[in-house]
Amino acid sequence: MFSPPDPRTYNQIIYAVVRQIPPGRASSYGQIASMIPPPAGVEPPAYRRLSPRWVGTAMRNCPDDVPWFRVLNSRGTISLPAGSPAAHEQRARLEAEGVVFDENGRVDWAVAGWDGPDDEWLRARGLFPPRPLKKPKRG
DNA sequence: CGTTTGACTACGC
DNA sequence: CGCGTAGCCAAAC
Repeated sequence: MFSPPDPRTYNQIIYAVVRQIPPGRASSYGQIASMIPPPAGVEPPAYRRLSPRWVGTAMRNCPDDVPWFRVLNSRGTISLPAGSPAAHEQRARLEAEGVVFDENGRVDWAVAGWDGPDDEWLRARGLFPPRPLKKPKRG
């Protein structure tokens, strides 16, 4: 009847979306999740999207060609453990693309945020337009 | 196979 | 802004 949820398939969708983030831009776990419908077989409220946690889990060990470092948390900061080599790498790779972090280690979504893929790209894959990134106060 | 863990978020105070 | 709480759900243990 229902197909069981297939995490592998869903990870591929997540990776496909993340691969669309252009250099010099960044997205958030929640924004990525907001484009992806729930797995088939799950009885969801129509409004619910993929859990942002799933996106984070998918980033943990992703293929080399996925620009995982362009995904930040909803506040625009790095979610990897502060001071860890991985967190340092993420910041370095973003800065190498011209992304600027403020004194609080936060990127300005208005500058480096991403609007999501083209509508046609989304429509072709049955995905939703992304929820806008939360705008931090005073910049 | 039950329990705990996390690269999450929204919301309340 | 900072801290706590409640949902979240695949993975790891």
